[in-house]
Amino acid sequence: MSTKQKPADRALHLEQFLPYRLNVVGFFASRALGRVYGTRFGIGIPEWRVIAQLGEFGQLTSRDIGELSQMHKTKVSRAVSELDKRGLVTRAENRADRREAFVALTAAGQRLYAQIVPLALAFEERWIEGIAPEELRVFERVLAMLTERGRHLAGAYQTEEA
Amino acid sequence: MSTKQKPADRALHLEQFLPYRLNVVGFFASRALGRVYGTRFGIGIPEWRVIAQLGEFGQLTSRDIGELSQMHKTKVSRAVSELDKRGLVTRAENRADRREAFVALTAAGQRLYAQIVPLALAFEERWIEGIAPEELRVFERVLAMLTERGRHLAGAYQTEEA
DNA sequence: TGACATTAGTTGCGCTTGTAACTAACTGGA
DNA sequence: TCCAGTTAGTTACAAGCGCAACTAATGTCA
Repeated sequence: MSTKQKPADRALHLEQFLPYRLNVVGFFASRALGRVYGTRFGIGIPEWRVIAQLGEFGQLTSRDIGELSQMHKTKVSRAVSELDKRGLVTRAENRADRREAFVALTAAGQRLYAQIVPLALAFEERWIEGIAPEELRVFERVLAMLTERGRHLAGAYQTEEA
Repeated sequence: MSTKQKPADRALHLEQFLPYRLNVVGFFASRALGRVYGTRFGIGIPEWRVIAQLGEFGQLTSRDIGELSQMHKTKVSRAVSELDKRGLVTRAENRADRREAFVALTAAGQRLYAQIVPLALAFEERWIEGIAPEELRVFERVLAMLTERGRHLAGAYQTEEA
C-alpha cells in the first residue's frame, strides 16, 4: 500500500474549492463595481472596460479593446455602439485598413473617465484596506499565475490557443 | 505640500485593477469547469453547485442551497427543477413546514456526483500545480478576506445586509 | 382567533450574453 | 491579376439571468 492517497479518495468541499471561490469573489467584485457605475453614471461593466482602456491608451480598435479587456468581440461591439450613441466615443475609419476603426473618447467621454477613475481607485483601496502589503503582493503574484493558467484551461473564446 | 498623494491623482491601469482581475480569473474558472461538466455530463454550473452541496450535506432545502452556494433563489429553483426532471434529485415536502421541500440526490445523482468529484479535484490540482504551498496558503487567506469584504460591498442580492 | 407581516419557492418579463452566420475588406500565393 | 483564405466588426437567435410579482404556508401579536 502506498502512502500517497489517490485523488479520487479525497472529499470535495465546495466552499473550499478554488474555482468556486474565485468565481464568487469575481461576482462580488463586478456586482459591487457595477452598482457604482450603474447608479452614478448609467453604464455597465462592458462600457466601463471600454472607457477604461481608451482612457489609458487613447485610441484603439475594437479588436484591441477586446484583447486588452478580455471581452468577446460581440460584447465589445455592443458596448462601443452604446457609448457612441451616448456621444462618449467616436469611431474613425482606418484608411490603411478599412475593416477596422479607431475608437477614442470624446471630450464628454474623457470627462466621464476622469470622474470614474478616482471612484474606482477608492473602491479598490477600501477593498484591500488593512491587508498586509507583502501578503497582497504574494496574492497578486499567485493570482497572475492562476489567471494565466486559467486562460489556457478555459481556452478563452475562439481567439489564439494556437 | 504633503508627501501623501491624493488617490484622485493616481492613474488607473485596468489590467492591474483588482476587481477586474478577480472577475477575469473567475470567468476563466467557471468557463473551464463549465466545459468539463457540460461536455461530459451535460450539466451547467448552477446544476453542478446544487449537486455538490447535496453530495456534501445529503439533504437541503432550496434556501439552504442558495445560501451555501451563493446563488439567487430563482437560479436554484431552475437548477433543482432541471435536476428533478433528469431524475438526479428528489423533492420531499417538509411536513413540519409545508412551504419548503428537502432536496436530495437520487441514486443516479449520487453516481454522477461520485464521477464528477475526482474530475473536479484533478482540475483544481492541475490548476494550482507548482505553486508553493505557503504562497497558496497566503493566497487563500487573502482571498477569504476579499470575499468577505466583497460580499458586503456588493450587498449580495436582497438577502441579509441587515 | 384574526389580521398583518414574513418566508419558501415559482414564474413572467426584459435584458444581457455567446454562438454562429454574415458582410466587407485585406492578404498572399500561383 | 485573381482567387481562396483570413480578419474586423455586426447582427439574428436562443439560452441564461435577475428583478419583481405572485402563491401558499407560517409566524406574530393583540
